[in-house]
Amino acid sequence: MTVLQSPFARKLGAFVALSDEEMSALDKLHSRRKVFPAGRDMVLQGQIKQSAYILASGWVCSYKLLSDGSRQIVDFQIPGDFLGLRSVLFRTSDHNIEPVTRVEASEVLAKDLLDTFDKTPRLVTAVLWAASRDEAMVVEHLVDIGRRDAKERTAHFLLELGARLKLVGLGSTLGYACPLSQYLLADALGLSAVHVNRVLRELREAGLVTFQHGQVEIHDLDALVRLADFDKAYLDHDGPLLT
Amino acid sequence: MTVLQSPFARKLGAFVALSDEEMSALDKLHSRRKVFPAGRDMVLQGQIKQSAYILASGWVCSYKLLSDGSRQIVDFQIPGDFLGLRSVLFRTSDHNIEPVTRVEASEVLAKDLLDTFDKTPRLVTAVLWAASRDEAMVVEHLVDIGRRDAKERTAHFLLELGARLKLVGLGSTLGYACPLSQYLLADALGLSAVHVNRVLRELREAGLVTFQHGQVEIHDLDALVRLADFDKAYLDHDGPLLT
DNA sequence: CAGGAACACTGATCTGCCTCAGTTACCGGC
DNA sequence: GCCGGTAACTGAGGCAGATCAGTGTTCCTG
Repeated sequence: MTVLQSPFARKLGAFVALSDEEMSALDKLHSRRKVFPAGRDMVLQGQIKQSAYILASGWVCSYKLLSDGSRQIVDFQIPGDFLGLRSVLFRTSDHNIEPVTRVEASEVLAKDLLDTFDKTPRLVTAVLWAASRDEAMVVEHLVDIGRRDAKERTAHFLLELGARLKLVGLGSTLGYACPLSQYLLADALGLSAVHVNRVLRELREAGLVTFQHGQVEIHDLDALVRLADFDKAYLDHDGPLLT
Repeated sequence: MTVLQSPFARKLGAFVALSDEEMSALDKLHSRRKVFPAGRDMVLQGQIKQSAYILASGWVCSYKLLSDGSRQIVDFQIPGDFLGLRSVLFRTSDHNIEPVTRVEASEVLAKDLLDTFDKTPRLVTAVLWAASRDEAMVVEHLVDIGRRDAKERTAHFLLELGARLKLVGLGSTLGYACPLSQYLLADALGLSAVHVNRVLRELREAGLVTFQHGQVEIHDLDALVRLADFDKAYLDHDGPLLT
């Protein structure tokens, strides 16, 4: 019997060659399909007993709120991404999750996840790999914010998003649809919305990228990669490590 | 037979209750003890077929180098920490690892690690948990650099280090030994060394912390926690999740 | 014991980005 | 067809933190 693979299963399968049994265990996690409207948080910082989710469609962002009211967006998740793993592993969530658009996602109860880990241990290794890839992205954002100026940072961010979307078939080297406002971009890049606006204008006037009307168009990929010092190695890999 | 637990085993055991068998599998990973002098990198960005290491004594830092020569330190590792997991999982390392002091560590070959994962699958869950905790720290650094000013950021950093060291018995709420130079601090905090110096002076003059002669002394913990908006929840947890 | 390498520390100047305070454009609702 | 909300966009002014160019101290080494 051939199973129609979810994007999530495809992603994990790229790292750990999965048996039919493991595949179907993965599919069972998809039984609780839910829909979330844009804007209303799915998970809140400090909440306990949270579920995890596998994103089927739409975009979400995970962010942290500071006591002074400002927020830092840690990352955006796109279809095929797993979110809220830490909320389950630590029993309480250390971040908020907000849908950027309308979102369809499969809820994965903590118990179901841990049971699945127990019964199909190779899946844990696969999830460990996925989590490490996520960590690599967070590290790259850290470098962005710590050592790249606003222009490089923005360029790097747009390139990373493009590369990720391309991997799940939602974009090409020419561009992609992007539902993020300049405010969201600002919160992710550690900049003010005003400055994001100016930087986007500069990038546009330099003929590198345009980001208008929910569409990112890459006009000079090479120059952009050079500006951002972008190396997509951390998103890719060379086929299954575990066979 | 009672096994003398390594700090690493103790850390994992706090999350997943480990059997004797799992414990001894963990101990086997400690067979290749190595010593590294301060300053010479243990792992280089882009290197393939790297080993992982379990830190027994000394401090190391993991950092990324940019093409313009500047660097961003992602995190420091202290005794009991596992390092280089991503280098193994992705076959090639995306960061450098430099010993800050003389370091004793157990080398864990990629093959041995994956074999151990295969034979004692519950250890994978434990490692997944440890990796998630590391990710939570990186996320906190991201927030530091993105949304906290230099003073808050420095305070937060010193508090986090203190909390981590306390967990492995290397410090108290009063202070701890810290072998980091102001240059290293600067590279970690996304600041210039000059500014780190000024910030440390301000914190000292405000009677909050002193960091002199390799010693951090916390004089007003409450005020420091308030300044930094520090919440140690992401470092802690409430006992084994898996029994 | 001179010479050099680290590291801590300082003052002066410059700048990237923030904040404030707007204007303009678009879209959906009544 | 106006009104309120949301997002893009702009100019002026201010400041946190960078950069530059040092000084002083300790410690190591030849």
